[in-house]
Amino acid sequence: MVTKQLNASTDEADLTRADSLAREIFSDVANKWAFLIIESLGAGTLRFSELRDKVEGISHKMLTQNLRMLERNGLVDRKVHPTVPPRVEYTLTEPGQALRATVDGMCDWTHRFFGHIEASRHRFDG
Amino acid sequence: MVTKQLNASTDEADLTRADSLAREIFSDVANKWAFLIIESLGAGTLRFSELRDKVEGISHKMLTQNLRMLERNGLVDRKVHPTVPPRVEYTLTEPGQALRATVDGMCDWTHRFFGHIEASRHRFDG
DNA sequence: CAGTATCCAATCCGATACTG
DNA sequence: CAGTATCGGATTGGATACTG
Repeated sequence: MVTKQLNASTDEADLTRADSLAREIFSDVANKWAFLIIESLGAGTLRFSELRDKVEGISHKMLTQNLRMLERNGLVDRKVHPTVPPRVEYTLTEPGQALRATVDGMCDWTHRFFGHIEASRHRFDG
Repeated sequence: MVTKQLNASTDEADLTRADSLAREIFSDVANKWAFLIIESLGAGTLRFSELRDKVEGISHKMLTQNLRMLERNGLVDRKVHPTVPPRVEYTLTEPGQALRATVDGMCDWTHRFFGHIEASRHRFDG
């Protein structure tokens, strides 16, 4: 389980609660859109529309939905400028930046084993 | 995009193809069940039923589905022992092991920022 | 034991329309 | 511009039954 090393509490019930919460966080964040958004925000602050352009293929709806989720979990900071038309900027927080390292790692992994994976798919499919 | 550093080819069409393939791999693998399976296989080889017990909450169907996907992408090796009843063992390949480092990173991240995230959620929900 | 196939509910997600 | 709400089709995923 994700929290097997989280042993601050010795209370059984608390451990279970913490466990399910950790699992929830994990399930929230471990999805492709969240990862691609985090990757895009890595370079710095972006507006909603800039993000939509940068994360190719994402729909308006998925972008808002995932941004809310990331904001709720404290990975991105949402700053609204009270201008007209409104300007909303998204920035990675410290936890968000920390997770970016992981996401970067996965991108590197994709490049590194690209050929290997492609070959494996051919073998499997044929 | 995920493959922005993948520049072995100078051909535009190939780059596009590689890009979409990289995105496909990324989308395949960046999901919670795949991550939890990889994490579970980190300690070593496991049978199908052992995996189902270890990855709590996963259904029979999701486990087979994700194992096939991981096998296709060359992250896990599937070894069938022709006994009766059958014995099937799953092991991480080199690319699988490499990705495990990334997944481990995410687990560490969850523990490290657990309190931060919990607090952020409270702030957001209230 | 491991795996496939099927059914059906839950959810995901895109398109569209509407608001401040 | 950024966001919410809604609808309906597509996909996901669990439960169950069946096979070698």
